[in-house]
Amino acid sequence: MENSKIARIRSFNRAVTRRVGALEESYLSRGRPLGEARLLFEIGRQGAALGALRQRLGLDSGYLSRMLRSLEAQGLVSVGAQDDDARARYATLTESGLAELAAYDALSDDQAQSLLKPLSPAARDRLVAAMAEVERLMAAAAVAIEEEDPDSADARQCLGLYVAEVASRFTDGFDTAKGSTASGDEFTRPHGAFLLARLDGNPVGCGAVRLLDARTAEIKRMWVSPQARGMGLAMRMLHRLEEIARDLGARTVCLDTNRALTEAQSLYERQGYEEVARFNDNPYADRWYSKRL
Amino acid sequence: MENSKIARIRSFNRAVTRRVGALEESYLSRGRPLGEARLLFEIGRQGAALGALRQRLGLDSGYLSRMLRSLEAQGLVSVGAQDDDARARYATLTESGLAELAAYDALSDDQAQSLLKPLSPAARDRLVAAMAEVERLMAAAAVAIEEEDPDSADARQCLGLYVAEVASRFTDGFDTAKGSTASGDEFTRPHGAFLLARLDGNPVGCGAVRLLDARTAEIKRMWVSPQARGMGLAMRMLHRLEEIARDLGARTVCLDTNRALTEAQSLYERQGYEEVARFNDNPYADRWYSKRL
DNA sequence: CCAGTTTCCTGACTAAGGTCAGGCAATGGA
DNA sequence: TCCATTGCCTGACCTTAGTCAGGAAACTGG
Repeated sequence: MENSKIARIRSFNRAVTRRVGALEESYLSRGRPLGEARLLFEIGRQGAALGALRQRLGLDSGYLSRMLRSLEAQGLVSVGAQDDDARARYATLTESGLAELAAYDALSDDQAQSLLKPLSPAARDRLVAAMAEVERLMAAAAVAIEEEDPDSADARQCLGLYVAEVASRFTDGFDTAKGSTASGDEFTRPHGAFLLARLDGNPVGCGAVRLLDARTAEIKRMWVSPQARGMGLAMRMLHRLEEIARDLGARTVCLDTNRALTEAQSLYERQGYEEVARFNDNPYADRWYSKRL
Repeated sequence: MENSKIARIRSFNRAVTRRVGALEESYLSRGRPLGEARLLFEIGRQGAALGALRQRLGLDSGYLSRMLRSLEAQGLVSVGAQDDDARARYATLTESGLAELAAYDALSDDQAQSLLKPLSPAARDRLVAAMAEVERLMAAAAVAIEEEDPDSADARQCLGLYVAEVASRFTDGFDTAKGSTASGDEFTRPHGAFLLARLDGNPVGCGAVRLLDARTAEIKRMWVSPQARGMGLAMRMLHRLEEIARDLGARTVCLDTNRALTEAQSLYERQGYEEVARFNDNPYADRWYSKRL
């Protein structure tokens, strides 16, 4: 990790912090504390439950309550009961609250415009592209991969998306019964493990490994959500799974894949996997790979 | 200005704001309010005059004074009189202040490291490159070009740097006497104008225009500081000078240049200038350009 | 229907950030 | 020499942000 890179990042942070400071000033230029402005923003056009607001903004319940009273007094939001639970409450913007939100939106747009205006068209394109790249890579760095119970709600959600995608991409379709999705405890220690990747708490990918015998592990269920692709996440996942395989005592990892999943194949080949003969009877597999650890 | 670009910028701002929030938390993890930490940082290893601190951090004089007292009480800074003006005071870090600053530095480094660590080497390079691009282009957008008295201190500074650079690049050297640096009021209205480009208050470039006759203007003294090159600043400057020339009544602008200044020539040609015959006796010029407005 | 939990509200309190007016000492120009 | 200005300090005051404890109402499982 060269020092020049770290210096670059710190310099970027400083430069951007100053800009962000300007952005916060623009929020304050409407004469409302930042906290209230953020709350208004978070309630949004469709409203929000107080519990959700508390969680998203990380607010104390008392503090949130008081800010909502203040916004109510200004006539910007109205807080009513929720249908399903009379304890829970739901905040929505009033007519003037929506107008205020629109005003904040316009301010943000102006700010963005003023950043583009002095630049030449070519420079504008470059700025926007570089911002997209920074955002994307910072998101990639923020993805956390952790072991997880394969029966947890998030794990099931990921596996469901995985199956749906596989089904849509296989030319012959995909039948969950045949595709051996039954799990039991094969993907939990000591037989195997299940990894879940999260970005800001939301699952964005998964992968599993299990022992076929004491010295051989099999990698399965590798999936990355479409929004998180192109960030090198699959590679990180693969490395973590190999690490676990080694930890479980395996000397060799193997896996199967389908010719429709081209990115997967090129990943495996880049990571040193070599094609081998069929080693299982998975009806949906048509390529088999193996790698010594 | 497409909406997609504005949306991109706003999304970038949001994403980065969250990161910056994390950064501020790391500042607070040393149990000192953010304001004091920033002040410590701004005083830096070489110390700083209180007036400069007030300006850089945008602080009220009373507030700054109190924070300095607090840092003094913690034994981190010492504030002494300045040599040249006994009213003004100068803050420096004590031994333990320097240690504290080093601790903050280490924290920032760790933060930057943790951003790079999850990424592949290729992704790290891309992130750092994209950050540099964003920083550079945001700086370019923050450059303000304004008309200025060519005798002001900042203008003189820029002209001095311009002359120094020209002298170092011309194969035969450059003699200010022969190079017609005498100005009088030729670069002030209504005979002409002088533009100064500033980035965060610091001059980073200049350019001048004057009328040769009622219908012809000449552009002179175009210079961009080396740190601000490659941002399209010269082009903006040129456009502004042409605008002023039009405003002064000119139908044609002309200029001379030296073959050593290759970037300048390609800029002029890109902007529609055509090479013409020698129209003055500037001993340092060997190319002459002209453009109809 | 009762006990325990959840959801929100209220009051009391604290720290941090920030502003304003006045004052003192040093400075500099008339 | 005098007076306006500059640079800093101090006291008084205010808002914003945030925490904590307790309480009322609604809900849930037994």
